[in-house]
Amino acid sequence: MTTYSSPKSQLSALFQAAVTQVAPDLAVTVELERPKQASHGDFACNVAMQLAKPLKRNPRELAQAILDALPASDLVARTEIAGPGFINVVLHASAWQSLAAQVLKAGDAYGCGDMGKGEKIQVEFVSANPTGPLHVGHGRGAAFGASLANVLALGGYQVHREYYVNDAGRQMDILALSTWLRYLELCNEFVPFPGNAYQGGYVRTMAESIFALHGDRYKRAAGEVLARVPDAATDPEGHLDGLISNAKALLGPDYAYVHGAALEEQLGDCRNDLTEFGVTFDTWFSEKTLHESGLIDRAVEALRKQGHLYEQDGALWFRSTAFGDEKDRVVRRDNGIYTYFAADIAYHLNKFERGFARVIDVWGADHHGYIPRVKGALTAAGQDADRLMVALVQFAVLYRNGQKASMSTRAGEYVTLRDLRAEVGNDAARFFYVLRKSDQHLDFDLDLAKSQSNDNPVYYIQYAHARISSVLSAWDGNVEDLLDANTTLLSQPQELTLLRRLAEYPEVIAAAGREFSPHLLAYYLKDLAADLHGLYVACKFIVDDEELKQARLLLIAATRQVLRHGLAALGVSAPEKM
RNA sequence: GCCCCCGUAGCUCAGUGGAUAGAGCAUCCCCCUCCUAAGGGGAGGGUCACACGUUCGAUUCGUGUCGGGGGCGCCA
Repeated sequence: MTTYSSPKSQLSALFQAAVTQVAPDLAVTVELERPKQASHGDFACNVAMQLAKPLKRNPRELAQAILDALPASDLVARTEIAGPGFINVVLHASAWQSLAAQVLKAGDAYGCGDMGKGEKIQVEFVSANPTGPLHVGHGRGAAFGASLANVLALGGYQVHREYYVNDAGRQMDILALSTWLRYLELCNEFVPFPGNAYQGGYVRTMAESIFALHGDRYKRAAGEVLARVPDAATDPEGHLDGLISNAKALLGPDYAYVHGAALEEQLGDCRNDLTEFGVTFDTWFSEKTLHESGLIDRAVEALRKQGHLYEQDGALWFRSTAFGDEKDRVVRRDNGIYTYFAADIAYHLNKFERGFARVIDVWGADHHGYIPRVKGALTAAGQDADRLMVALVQFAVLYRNGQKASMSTRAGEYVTLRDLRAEVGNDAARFFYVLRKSDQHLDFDLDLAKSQSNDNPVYYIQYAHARISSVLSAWDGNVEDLLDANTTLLSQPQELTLLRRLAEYPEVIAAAGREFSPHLLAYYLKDLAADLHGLYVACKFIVDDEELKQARLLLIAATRQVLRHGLAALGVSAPEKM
């Protein structure tokens, strides 16, 4: 990778040296900020004001002392002390001008950093129950998780993307039962379909394909299915559980077939959906394997040995209150079945055992209360729970005709991710999802997304890319030949603005990863596109002056590189033409 | 009751321990003989919910109040 030292980091080093000289006994890290006002220079430093108190000196006087100690450099054009003690710095234009060729030379390495130092890090996201199509809420987790994983990878982490498949447990049993009951209808055996079973049309579709493949092989009498089952009206959950246990008893080994067929179908659908959405995973981790491999037994046994478990009311409890949780949690129910929590303890221990220095879970915000117990269990098992970081993603609430739309999977009345993608397109959906901070509620107005799809900000950015491509193809030359262009000719305000913006890109990538905030990248790309459009209107690129032409083409070629790179990190395409 | 998120322009939302708080949309006024007008320039629009505290400095940090949204299972 091309080593590249930005104007900011170079200047920062100069200031650090000066401060060390002025205040050798104080460990101060110099912070440089980009002033909001252009008249305050390229960078402003507030270190004099920070040092004023501990050194008991006047901040403006201190600022002068720092400036006197600043090593000589051809980077700095001029400095000034302003206001209460700011040091404002203007760099020579050459500091920015040389950037264009550097970006192009570095190519896809430009923007990458070494913040992660090659550390192995896992991002687990989506992990939706495979009990039906992904809906728009899952879409947000997918877009966020994928973009986060991308910016972390660019930031120098070795990123592993994982989907946790909840293929064990009651929800899957309910799906298998729902499918079977629809199948029985095809066999003319009618069991009243429970209101709390999965209502979606996809369940009928699965039943039909089983019927098409196997005829009435799995047919059982409705009366047997309903035998000794609690009344649906007075005990709906008990009714459902009764049906499930009857299904298991009546089908015997065939139950596993129905269960497995439903799982395969839904998981495959989910995988295709995500792949089309540009979201892929290194591992699809099966919850069932945790049960079958004895990992859960082992995890529970480890906790028991350490004295963190106790029995009460026939169930086995984890004393999570000892680790800051508000109440203790059951790991094994009185019916002998492990809870989801028990599986999750084993799963997280397994993640740690796989050698990830850090593990990021992307969860829906409704799981926030779940964090203390998982971290508590990890601590109890002797692990460093701080290696687990949870990124909570608030709900994407769907609005249709100004009304909040229900997103209940069981009720089957929700908009799927697939529908959304078909309506607004993958690019707009990916971009729209990460245009909000993840911990902020996202109101997804379907009608607006549909009616205004052409006004979506994603097109504004893509248009900038297409415009550049259009110019470069009109020029019909080789971009590599531009690397030696005389960039000192880039002196228009719009050109310098664009160059400064390009310089920010590596910082934006780093911040987006560090703060789990891919939206910073989305906003940056909007700004970058705006700068490009501003330049486009102000300057002509293919001009008679050969030197100027080369310099300008170099600048926009570098801009295109960053646009393309940033859009790719967000999973958005960069079209050559629009 | 406890926990989480939010309160910034008419609307949707960024942003920041610093100097005169931004963008898009909407409204109004301008700019294509020219590499894509899906663009650009300009105008109007603000008690950064409120109070107190920390700080040289608070819209930003802390506490509290008010208001909006969401979550709190031997479900997963």
